[in-house]
Amino acid sequence: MEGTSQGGQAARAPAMTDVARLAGVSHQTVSRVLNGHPNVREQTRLRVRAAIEELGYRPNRAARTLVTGRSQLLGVVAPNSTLFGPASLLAAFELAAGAAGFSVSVRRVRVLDQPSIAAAVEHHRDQRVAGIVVIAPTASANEALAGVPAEVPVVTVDGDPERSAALVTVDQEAGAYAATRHLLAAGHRTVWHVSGPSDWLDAAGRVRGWQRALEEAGAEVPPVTPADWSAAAGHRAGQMLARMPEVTAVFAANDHLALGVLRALNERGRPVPAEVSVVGFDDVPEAAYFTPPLTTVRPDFDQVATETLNLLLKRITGGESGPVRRILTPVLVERESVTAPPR
Amino acid sequence: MEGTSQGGQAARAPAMTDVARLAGVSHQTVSRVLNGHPNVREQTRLRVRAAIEELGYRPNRAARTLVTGRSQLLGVVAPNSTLFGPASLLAAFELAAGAAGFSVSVRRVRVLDQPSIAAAVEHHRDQRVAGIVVIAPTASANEALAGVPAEVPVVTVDGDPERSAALVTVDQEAGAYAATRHLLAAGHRTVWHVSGPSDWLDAAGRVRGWQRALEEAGAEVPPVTPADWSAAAGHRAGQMLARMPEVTAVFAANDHLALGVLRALNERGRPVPAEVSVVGFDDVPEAAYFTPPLTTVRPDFDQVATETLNLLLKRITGGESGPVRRILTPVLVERESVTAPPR
DNA sequence: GGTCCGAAGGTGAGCGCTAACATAGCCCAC
DNA sequence: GTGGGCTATGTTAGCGCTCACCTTCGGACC
Repeated sequence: MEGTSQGGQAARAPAMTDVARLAGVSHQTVSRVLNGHPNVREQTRLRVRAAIEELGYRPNRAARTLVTGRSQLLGVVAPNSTLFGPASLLAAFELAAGAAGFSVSVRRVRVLDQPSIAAAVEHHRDQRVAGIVVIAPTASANEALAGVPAEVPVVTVDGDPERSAALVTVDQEAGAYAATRHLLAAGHRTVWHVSGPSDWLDAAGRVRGWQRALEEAGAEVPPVTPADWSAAAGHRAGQMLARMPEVTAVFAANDHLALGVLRALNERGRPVPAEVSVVGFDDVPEAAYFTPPLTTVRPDFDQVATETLNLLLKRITGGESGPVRRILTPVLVERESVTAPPR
Repeated sequence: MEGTSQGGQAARAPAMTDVARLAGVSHQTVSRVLNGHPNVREQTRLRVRAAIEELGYRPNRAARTLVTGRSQLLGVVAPNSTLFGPASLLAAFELAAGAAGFSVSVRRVRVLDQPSIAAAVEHHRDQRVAGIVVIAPTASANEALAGVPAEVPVVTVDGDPERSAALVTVDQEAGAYAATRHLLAAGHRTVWHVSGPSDWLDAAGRVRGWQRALEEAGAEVPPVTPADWSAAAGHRAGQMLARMPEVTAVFAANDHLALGVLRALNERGRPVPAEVSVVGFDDVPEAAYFTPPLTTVRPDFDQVATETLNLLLKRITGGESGPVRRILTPVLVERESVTAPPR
């Protein structure tokens, strides 16, 4: 055992110069190979690749970020919830971004108010993220976006079409309209609505669609039953509605609310759909196994995620910056919770 | 308008030297203030702070990462699912990490096999993350962890207690044991089990707990009904069980399976709990509104998240590296889906 | 009054990479 | 055969920070 240098050192990870030395080229050529530049001879490229392999070299992203001012990181600002919509959206986005070679840094905000969102966005900017996605389902969250400099690529999901420069969202109004029409078409004179939290844009859109459908049909517009997104709130709302004999059709702003409504109706001996028809929104995977299986409205969250990523990448690279919006229409999924009203 | 320098430039973001110049100190002193070093006069500190404020200076994390070799980023490897457990865990972890001043980079893996997990871990290492959390609910996912060098702080969640160096998990076996005991205590002669996917450690643990409870009670151990985690699979399993008159008690490996079972029993005219009692696992927020409200087992995902963060931070800073494990015991939540068997 | 010490702050190098420019070699046209 | 324009590669200068080391200065102590 000779006392060579390989002994005690903490074996610093190999850097570009190490690869260069082994391959007998300059570090710049290594950089060119790594970044797929043209003007590198095939033979050289192979030599560099081999050296990279041999040393187990991995480029240091921090160094690259420092010099370019841009990281391969995408920032996401998301509400601290496990609601099905945001959760599936996030998972799909993370998967798609990963496939596109980006990492996703998620910042959760406890409340969706202006300062919290702004702070989360600033945090991402500190990290030199390449772009930011803001899941901004409330009006106040959208206000926070006004303060972001235009050179930062931002895409809003579930945001305010009136405000955001780039936006991907589900057409809540169309979904609610379809749900309400469906109930009306089954013969109900009107449809009651259990809504989501009033400061959520999604909830507001669903109220609008419901109301428009009723008005167009010349049906009475009953008062909205306010709730949050939980089954518990749906249950409370359902207990009210179950007491009123004239209620024969309910459109709940999401499936969990609908579940609570279903439960309350069941408890009060009002069978669904025989006496009361119910429609939800979201099509959570369990909706088909509710009692009865729930007719609901399905947004395509995967598509929202991929559209969001595409839009963001376009802004990052192309610098396209017009007020683009992608609004995806959800589809009605018919199951067994809707039928004609009792005669 | 004098032709001064403030005109056309793209206004490079202020760096440490800019702050230093304005405050009349060296860049090093600015660094000391930023990092809370001692040996800075209060007056100087204030001057620097003011300069930072005035310029709107924000430190460049990439530069810091480059020189220190460590970022303020935590990497998470998570399965591509919207299952309630992982989703709540992730949300809680992101929130807690954010509060501790860390960003969280999430890498989703489509399948939980060895190469996928290994690739995701490597990806995080490329980013020089300070630590990594691996949500590794399958045996093969755990194998991938063997290849990770010991100097990288890694904490496993839902991993294999036999393998992982640092681990936080829920005591699946204890939860399943409690659920099964509860059914037995209600008077059932035995309990049938609808299990999760067999390669999931969680599922295996629940099978063990169920089996142990039966064996200890001297009850017959019926064959496991295999399923995945979905309500659809629960429904299929339930259709089998509903046909067998001797089935009076079912323990489902999670609440969504239980929902499917409930639905199947209902369809076959076997009322729950009058004829068949059912217990779930997870306590999803909707479980209280199933028909009937579901008795289930509740793990504390928030606590799993905070324990995971604490453990990870301890490894990052302290370098503590023994095979620490935190195993949290879930609690049984009694509702209305369990009663004595029909006589 | 000299010595030592610690507090407060400065200086210079370098982390690993990319961008911009410089250079060498080659082929082709005239 | 010489200039021009390629292509392939090297050289140099930072990006914005932290680390290791150095300097200065004001006392405490004998």
